[in-house]
Amino acid sequence: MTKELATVYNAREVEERIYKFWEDGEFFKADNKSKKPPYSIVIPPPNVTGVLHMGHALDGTLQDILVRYHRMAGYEALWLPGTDHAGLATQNVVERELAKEGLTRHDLGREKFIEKTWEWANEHKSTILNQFKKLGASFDRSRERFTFDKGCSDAVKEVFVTLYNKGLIYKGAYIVNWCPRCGSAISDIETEYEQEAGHLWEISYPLKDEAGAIVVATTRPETIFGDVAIAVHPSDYKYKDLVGKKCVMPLTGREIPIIADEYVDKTFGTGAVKITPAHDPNDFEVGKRHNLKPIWVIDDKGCMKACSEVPQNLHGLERYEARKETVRMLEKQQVLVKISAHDHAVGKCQRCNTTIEPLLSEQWFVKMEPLAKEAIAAVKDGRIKFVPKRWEKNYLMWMENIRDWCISRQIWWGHQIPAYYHNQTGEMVVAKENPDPANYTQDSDCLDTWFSSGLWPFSTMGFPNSETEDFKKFYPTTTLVTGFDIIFFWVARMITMGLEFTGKAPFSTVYIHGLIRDEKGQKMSKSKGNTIDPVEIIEKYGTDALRYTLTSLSTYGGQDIKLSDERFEYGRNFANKVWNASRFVLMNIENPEDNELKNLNLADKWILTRLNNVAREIEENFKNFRIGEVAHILYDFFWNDYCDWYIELSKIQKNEAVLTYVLDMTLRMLHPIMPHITEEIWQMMDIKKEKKAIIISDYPKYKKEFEFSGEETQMNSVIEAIRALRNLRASFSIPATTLINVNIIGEKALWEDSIPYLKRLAKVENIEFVKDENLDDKQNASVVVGETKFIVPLKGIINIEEEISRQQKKFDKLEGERKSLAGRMSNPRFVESAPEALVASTKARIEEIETIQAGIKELMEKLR
RNA sequence: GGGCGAUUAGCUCAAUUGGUAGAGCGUCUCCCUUACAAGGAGAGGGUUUGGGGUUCGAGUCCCUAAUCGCCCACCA
Repeated sequence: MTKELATVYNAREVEERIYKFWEDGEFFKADNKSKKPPYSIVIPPPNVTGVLHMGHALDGTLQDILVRYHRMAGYEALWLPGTDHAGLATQNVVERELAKEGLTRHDLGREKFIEKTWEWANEHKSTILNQFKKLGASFDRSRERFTFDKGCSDAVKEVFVTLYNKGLIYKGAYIVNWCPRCGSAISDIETEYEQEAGHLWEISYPLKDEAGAIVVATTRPETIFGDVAIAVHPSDYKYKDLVGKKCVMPLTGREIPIIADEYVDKTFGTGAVKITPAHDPNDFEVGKRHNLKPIWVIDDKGCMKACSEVPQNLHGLERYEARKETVRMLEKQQVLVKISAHDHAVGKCQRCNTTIEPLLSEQWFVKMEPLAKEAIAAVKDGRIKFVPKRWEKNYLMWMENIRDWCISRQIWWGHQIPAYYHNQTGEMVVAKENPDPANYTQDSDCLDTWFSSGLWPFSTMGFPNSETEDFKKFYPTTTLVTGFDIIFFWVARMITMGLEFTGKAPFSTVYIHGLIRDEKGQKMSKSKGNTIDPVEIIEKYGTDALRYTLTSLSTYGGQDIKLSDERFEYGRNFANKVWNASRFVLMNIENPEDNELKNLNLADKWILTRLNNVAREIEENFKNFRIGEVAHILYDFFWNDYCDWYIELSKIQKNEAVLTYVLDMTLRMLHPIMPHITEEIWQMMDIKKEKKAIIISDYPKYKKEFEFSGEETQMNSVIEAIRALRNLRASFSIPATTLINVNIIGEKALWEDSIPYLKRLAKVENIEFVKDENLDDKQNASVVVGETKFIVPLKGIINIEEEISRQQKKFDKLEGERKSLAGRMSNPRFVESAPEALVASTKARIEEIETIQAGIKELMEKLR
């Protein structure tokens, strides 16, 4: 009945086979007709542009742990997988591919381009989800979804039309963040600001019909041609008399008014600012307040427009070139008063890092404020809670200052906006389908990709049909697991949309984890070349090692995780330990079927009590999302209690049933974190099983009958005694081959049963219980454990003279160091001029040496 | 300008409501004792960033200073 296993755990061989075993057994499939309570998670759909990275590995591992734990703990667990079409991001990637052939999407035309992008997407969809399989993801592939599939697209249309009809989606001309490279508007949160060194140019505008001029400061002189006014602060005495007058623009000679507006900061620059409503969000507001008509001077490619306001020589010129040229022209006209260096934040496109051009254009928006109300309430009243809680504040602050969401993108890959225009009259109809394809043309814009992601928890469950079995069973979902970087992009929108369209919060807990960073704490990115590829780690260390390491590193506070390749040795070593301990058990069990826990001795009761405590602690920690703590508890228990002590004790006295039972239970508890190795071992155990796989076995629970607190205490004392005796051996340099004798002064009944343990583990030949007065030999060392004293006669065991001279040598060597250091310290020049830290450390070292020397002296005293 | 986080052993990080500061790696000593050298038995290493305060008791709570990082807003 005994089994032989390889001495080193072969992760690669085992993991692939075990994953297939689960797939074949359909253990990941959730049953929407089950009577069990539901537990559901929808995956944050990875973009079809990418491959698996460490962030996914962490995110996926944590989700899988939660799903596996709940599956074992009696829930009907669903982890729904899928991918995101990632509109702009994917379009950019495919365009880059085309560029290699010297083509643009316009060369292909819209239809062909979308076709090609579909090909790309289909290919990458399975790539990334197959990589998740390598992680051991127990998601239900039969429910796999894609944000651009029919169901999700229907949901998008339904939501768009409904919001439009409620007046919560509108179309209008506003300043948006325009990416000239992508050729599309992007939303505020897709714009990332970077501090850049720039200049502040001060330009003089002569007054009309009188002497004098007004000087304005600008960082963007090329926008001068779009000026429609000069603004000053109404209470600025410097300019009091100029308000209402006109000035003449340099270069073009156009006349513009000088106006007063609260927006102007009197203390910045010259206190006068040029107003360019078509190319600056603040100026746009000012323009609206003063009824000034915007003038477009930069086009959607970031080039100067060929219009009458722009001098001919600048027509079509790229904006930075135009800036240089404009400055030259201003210099020539001698209206450039001053140039100073000026750092300012410049908006960049999140997708391609191109500098954003604020541009007045016609776009679609979602009116967020009315929708945000309920989304704020849901978090405030606890329908949704964030773990850790501090992210709630972050979320609420953003929601309470929410701005309208620009949802239209001038791209081809995405959900085309369901608005149709009459070919002759231009009349607009917003509807799920084209009312009359012969006479109506659909809006050419697509939706922001996050619009469809925002519907993910319910678009995947059958919405708009809320009567599907999945929707009824698994919506709302239970937990959402994600990084803090997409709280605004995604979490906030799901909450908003979920509440609006289903009346329910789409999940009750948002579990936020940290981000993965490199050794130096920097964000991992391909361009920096500092990425660690999870697939490579899996091949080198194994999936369970990767999972264990990441889990143990994830803390309750959701701190970012700094990684290096070597850190995964931690998990690999633990996996190997699990493997080898199991190997020992399997090799030493003769009657695996006999699982009756009887004839329990001290050690048995101790390990069962420990196991029991662990089960309780784990349940508690799972409840609080302290998953890293679960990992640590299991590591400690398995390694320090089960392996270091219980297995060693079992070599002296064995209770097969307990040995197997504890292994069985520990494997189950460990399974969510290290699924493959635990399943593999469990399958090899010939014990009685209530289920055919550990993945669907019952998760261990606290059991009152396994609480043996008296025995636990006593066993801890035995352990303490063994440790103390080992310690004593080490300090007297007693070789392992030399057995010692021990005299015990204490209660015999308390220790009698443990004598075999003491003998074997502390390498003791003879143990005797004695009375105090029997001891008069000075060459004894003693250790005290509670009320009991363990006396070890050293005479004859160690060569006292040899030991004394060994100690003396140690002492002398330290004395040499001490004298040299003390000499340095007694030199006043050293103390004065040496670095403070060096003086301090020198002093500390002297004290340290003195302490050690005192200890040696005491020891030698005793030996004499 | 507003907010948040971090500062603990040489390194990377833990430490549930305030209750003896821990782990992994690294270092030092000994050991291939037939589950495991990816291992075993020991050791050393900390005024928890500085300064105040509350408390019987503070890494933990309050105030304050410094350094690093992140988010938001503004930036003509």
